[in-house]
Amino acid sequence: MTSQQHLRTFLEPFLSTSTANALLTTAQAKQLHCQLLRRHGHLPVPAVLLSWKLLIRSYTSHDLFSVSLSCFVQMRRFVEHFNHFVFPSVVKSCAWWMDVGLGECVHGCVVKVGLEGDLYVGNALLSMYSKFGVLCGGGARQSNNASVGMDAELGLRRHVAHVVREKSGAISPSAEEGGRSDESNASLGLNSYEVGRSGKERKIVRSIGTSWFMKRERGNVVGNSVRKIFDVMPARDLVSWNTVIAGNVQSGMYDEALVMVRKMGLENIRPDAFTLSSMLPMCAEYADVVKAKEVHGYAVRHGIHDNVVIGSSLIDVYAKCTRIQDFFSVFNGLPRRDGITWNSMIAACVQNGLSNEGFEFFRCMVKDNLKPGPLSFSSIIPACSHLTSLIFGKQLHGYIVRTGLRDNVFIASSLVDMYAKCGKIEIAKSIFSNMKQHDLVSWTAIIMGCALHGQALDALKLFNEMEVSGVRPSYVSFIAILTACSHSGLVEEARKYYDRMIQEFGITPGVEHYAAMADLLGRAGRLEEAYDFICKMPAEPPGSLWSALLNACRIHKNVELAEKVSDRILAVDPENIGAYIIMSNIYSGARQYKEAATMRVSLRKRGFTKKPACSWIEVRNKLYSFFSGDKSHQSYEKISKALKVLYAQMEKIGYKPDTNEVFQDIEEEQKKELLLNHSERLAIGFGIISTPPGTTIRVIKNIRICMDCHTAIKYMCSIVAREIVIRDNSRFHHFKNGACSCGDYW
DNA sequence: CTAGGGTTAG
Repeated sequence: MTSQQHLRTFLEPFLSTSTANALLTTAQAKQLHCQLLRRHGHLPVPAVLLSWKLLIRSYTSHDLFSVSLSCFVQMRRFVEHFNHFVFPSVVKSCAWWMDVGLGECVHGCVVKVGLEGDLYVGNALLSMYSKFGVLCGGGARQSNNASVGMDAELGLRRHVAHVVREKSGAISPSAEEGGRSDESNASLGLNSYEVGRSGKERKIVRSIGTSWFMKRERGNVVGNSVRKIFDVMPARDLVSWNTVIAGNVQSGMYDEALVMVRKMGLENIRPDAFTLSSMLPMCAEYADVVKAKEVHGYAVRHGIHDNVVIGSSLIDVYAKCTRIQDFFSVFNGLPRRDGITWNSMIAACVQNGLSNEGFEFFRCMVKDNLKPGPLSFSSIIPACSHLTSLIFGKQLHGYIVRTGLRDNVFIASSLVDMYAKCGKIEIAKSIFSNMKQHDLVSWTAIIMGCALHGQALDALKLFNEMEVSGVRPSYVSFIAILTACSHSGLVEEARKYYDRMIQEFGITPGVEHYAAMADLLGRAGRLEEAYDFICKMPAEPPGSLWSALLNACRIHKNVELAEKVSDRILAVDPENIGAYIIMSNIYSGARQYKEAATMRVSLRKRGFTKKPACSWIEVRNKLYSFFSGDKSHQSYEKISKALKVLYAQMEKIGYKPDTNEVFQDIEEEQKKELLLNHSERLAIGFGIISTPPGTTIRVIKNIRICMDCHTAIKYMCSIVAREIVIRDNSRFHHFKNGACSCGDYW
């Protein structure tokens, strides 16, 4: 038999078609692997070479990177000279393990065999060192000494541990073959694994390192390696360019990436789908619509706009640029969708406030027989927070626990936020404390949760713990802690944090920080101070900032300052409806009914009408909404009757309606009537008559609850012996035993 | 041998 025939006979069972680019299934590979080891000495060299190559490539393409690597090691025990086609796969496996030491060994081997000029091998090495660059700190490019200087032996041991884990998980060759697992392990040569025999290859890399690309000072190891390999490559193709560009993007070196794209054009190499899909995330990060449109246009002109990867990236960029129309049309134009496309779409909707659409896409994804992954969950849960839909949130939480995803930091953080926003601060806290690792976002989420629930002391404690644990507070963390102080009137604490933010952390305060401070000072009655504080803002303060102060003027009945403030609001934002309404209310509160009327008239002239306040409540998984004074509600009669009985009892124990906050020039009796029909009372009334005793009643109100309602609810809950949780647009109020968690701090 | 998506924001 000739060696060609021999080769055919041996490989026949494993290959259905041509041998050139074929890949084996995992099972086939395992079989071939065992036979190869058994009959190695009896096979002709070409058959052996082809088999090893086939095995290594197949293992790699099935993500069995460790098996692929140990295969390489085994091969080197038997074969002196080998085909260069094995290297790309081997290098890819090293990259996947982020094993720098191992990668260097293999690189040394490449050099020793004299294959460093090969295009494919070179591209694979480029890609590998790019990935290591991300490991070494990306843009900062700090050296990760543990990995860079890692001993080959250490890499080896770590590797073997990985192999064992990989084997016990995804694949089980012994089970598929019905063989014994011991033998299978032995046949895979796991116990005799060694790459850099006597460290020889490593030395080669080291010695060429100084002159070639291995400058390891200042941690520039990887950036330089990639650069150098690229520069000295005898031949470069589109893949080489794409790899380097992607590497730059992933390390946050956007300018370098753009320069490369331009250079590439100068060398007459046309960007393709891979190039574009590396460029789009840059546009996304800078929310640069102009550049995104440019790339999109290029894709259309070159007929690659319906590529799934480009499609997903385009959806993402347009989402980050709040171009809702654009990302919908990209999505609708895609001929094919994969898991990532759906995730991008879910995230795109949720990030742009389209929570219901987000849910719709989530459901479509499941209907499309795609399993939602960790990214799907961390994208959709914020939609529950936004809709305050505890029921959806709980369902998702259950699913997450069942799929074993609860330890994902992204998901856990979004769950913490969701439970806090849905009024379940205790659950939020317990999820938080059960997290194995806390990062900046999860700390911030729980601090914000405490802030929303008026638990300022817990917020302060957590902020301190965060600092102790070495997490550096960010812009957002300070918004959270200032909000916490603001909701509990901790003026001095807030000032302390505000100053620390600027001096210690070098964070420039933004509108949100000013707003929190202004709100705090205003509520504490230090109106002039708040006014001065806002005036100190370097840029022209936006209307929203003044609105907080205007609201404080209303609470503290300071007409004079209110006029000053509203003038400033209308100067920057003449369309600010809220300002007219609050002003009108402030005037009527001061019995200046003429001025109040003027305000309302100018509102009407502009064609604005006041939207009635709305509250909603979830009962038995259904959402009910109530408008103030809406007598047409299906249950209005029943609710009204129940509330009347309740009010009678409340008055007996001391409730007196306080009509001060009814800002209309009408009779006292009418004022009382209006108060009694506030939307949250209707909602609570509905909650009382439609849920069993002992149930907590949760109501969301879209505007701030007034003082009289606050007082009334305290009486209510003490009579019906229920817990009542209300969220108005800034915070949660927990009513229990006739008291409120906010301590009546306004 | 090269590519895309996620959490916190009074």
